[in-house]
Amino acid sequence: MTIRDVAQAAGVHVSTVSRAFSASHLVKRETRERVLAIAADLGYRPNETARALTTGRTRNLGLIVSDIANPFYPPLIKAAQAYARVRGYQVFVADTDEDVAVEEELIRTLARQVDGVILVSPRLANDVIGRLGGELPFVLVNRSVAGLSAVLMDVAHGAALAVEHLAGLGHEHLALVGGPRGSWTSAQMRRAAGRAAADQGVRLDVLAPNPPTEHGGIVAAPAVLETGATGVIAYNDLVAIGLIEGFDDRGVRIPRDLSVIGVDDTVAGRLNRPRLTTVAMPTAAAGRTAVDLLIQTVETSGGGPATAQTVLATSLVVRDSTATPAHPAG
Amino acid sequence: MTIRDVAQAAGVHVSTVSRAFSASHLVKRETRERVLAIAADLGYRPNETARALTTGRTRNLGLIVSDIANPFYPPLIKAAQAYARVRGYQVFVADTDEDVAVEEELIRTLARQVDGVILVSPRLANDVIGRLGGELPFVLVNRSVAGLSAVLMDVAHGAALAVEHLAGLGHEHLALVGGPRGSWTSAQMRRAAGRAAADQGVRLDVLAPNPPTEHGGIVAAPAVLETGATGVIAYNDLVAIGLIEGFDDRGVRIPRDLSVIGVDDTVAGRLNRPRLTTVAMPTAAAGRTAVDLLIQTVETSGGGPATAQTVLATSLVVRDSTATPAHPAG
DNA sequence: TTGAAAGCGCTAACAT
DNA sequence: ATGTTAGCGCTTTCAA
Repeated sequence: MTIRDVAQAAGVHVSTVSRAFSASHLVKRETRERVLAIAADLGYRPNETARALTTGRTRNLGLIVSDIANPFYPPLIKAAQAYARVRGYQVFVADTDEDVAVEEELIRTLARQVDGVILVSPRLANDVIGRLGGELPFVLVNRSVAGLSAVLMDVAHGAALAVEHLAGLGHEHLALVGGPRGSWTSAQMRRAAGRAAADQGVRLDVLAPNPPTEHGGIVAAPAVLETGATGVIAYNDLVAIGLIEGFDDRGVRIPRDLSVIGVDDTVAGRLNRPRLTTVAMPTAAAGRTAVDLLIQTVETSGGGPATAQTVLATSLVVRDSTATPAHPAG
Repeated sequence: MTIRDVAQAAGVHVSTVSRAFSASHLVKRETRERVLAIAADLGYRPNETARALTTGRTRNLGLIVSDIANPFYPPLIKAAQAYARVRGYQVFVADTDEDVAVEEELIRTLARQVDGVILVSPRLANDVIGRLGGELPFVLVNRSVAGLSAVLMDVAHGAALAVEHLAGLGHEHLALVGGPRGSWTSAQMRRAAGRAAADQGVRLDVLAPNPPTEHGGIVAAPAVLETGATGVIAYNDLVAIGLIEGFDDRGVRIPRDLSVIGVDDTVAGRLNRPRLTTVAMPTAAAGRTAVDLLIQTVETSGGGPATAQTVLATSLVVRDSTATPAHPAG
């Protein structure tokens, strides 16, 4: 079922059918309606692949994340994909498994088959991202690179809130369990938490890098204990949950002996016992916003690469993993 | 950077370049190596869109699930996508939001841009799936339709294990909280649980349909209580977690007052307190197997639609949400 | 407002 | 073993 069949059935030229679908104002109203009706009858749908070849636009988007199974991502993927569909785009989802080489290769592979790519929490170096960004429209999420559009979540503010919460509870010695090398979020947290700790007059020890996983948290637990901190801020909920497990193995109870704060506000943190105090990240909104920004970039080919940065607010969700320190540290 | 540039640079015809990439045995070894080297130098990559137009093969796969945010899916999506990439395929991921109309529309939209589609836990009627399956290669997961390839998880066995576990603990009155209308898994569970209950000589009440979500569980809790059952098997972990919340709101404690079993073995169930006893589903294996089956179907254009059904084993993971009944029911 | 024709980048007969 | 040529299904000038 091609455009030719429809043209023949409607008694018009293929170019008229083409216009009926893609430039409806260029064809007489009744012709268009007749063509469309016949097309619907025949079950004709324009072949997107052929369209892509002539127009250079695929109406496909790429969404590259580091780990689909990390509960931080599913809500973002879901929202991005749903919103893209509403806008007439399909999305390729790909997972780098936290591997920088895979990340770059994925981008190159996808490059030709998509109109643009959303990179969530990329681990690639700034210059590499910048260079690739010159070849293909990008929207970054959780990463800021000069000249590229980005959707940022205000994790700096979130980290500050976390420090203030802990300090307000009476904790005088905190530890920050950072994320993987190359993580912009981790760097932001570190800076903001450091500043907030200074403001509050509390001590802050930083432990990094760590894998952004539950296992990463379990492994980091002993080192955290060694610092003597009574309040801990983890890179994300998964790490926080891992830390709590690690502490538990050593007889350290949360929040009795230690307070722990996660980041992301995933289901995992909500289900965990004790329920996790965490910095809420607006992941679904980030997914939608990223798609919106990307489509805008792609469809505004005329105006040059209009880059935009959107910052989404974060907040602190206080639950059961934080409390007043039992043995005020010195 | 097109095939023509490479041809020119290498001093050969475009068809030779084409063959160097896609039918290497048809070109002299040294020519091929020279062409490939020059192509690499120039950063040339075959345009998949153009390829698709001539060959009719896109090297893209569609993966349609009902809810990306349901923790059952991410491991499956991750595995499917990773394995597809190894085999040289990219995957579109789409979410139906449990809406049958969206499901069908998604399939039609994707049809032209992919070589085949993996439908996970589809809610569409058998005849609709059968008809669509005639237009496009399908692999079903968690659903069996005559004439179509499928990857099944032996949830019937899992449900039987759950019933036996509960009966073995001394529960004499069970309830099964089923899933949504159209769910093959739910039907399988119902049948198998019914049979197992009869075998064990215990009573089984069935409550269905229910949304496959935490909220669905919360809402179903009172009805479960009314049955007087002391052991409950839920459609999935999410529903089980919701039930436990609902029970908790009514002062019913798990596993003291009631035993609850989930299905899927998601992180959610593992993190929940009490940690959930659950039927483990091999989701990652299912994702890989589905991709393997689909690619096999697609690449064996000659042999006709060789349909295959693979059944993956399930097992019972006993954790803390099940125990001996406190007040043996009559 | 519509038709004609060229061409997007590539593959696949068909020649040589 | 390599070159020639005709499309794949569509869009988009250019004419009429």
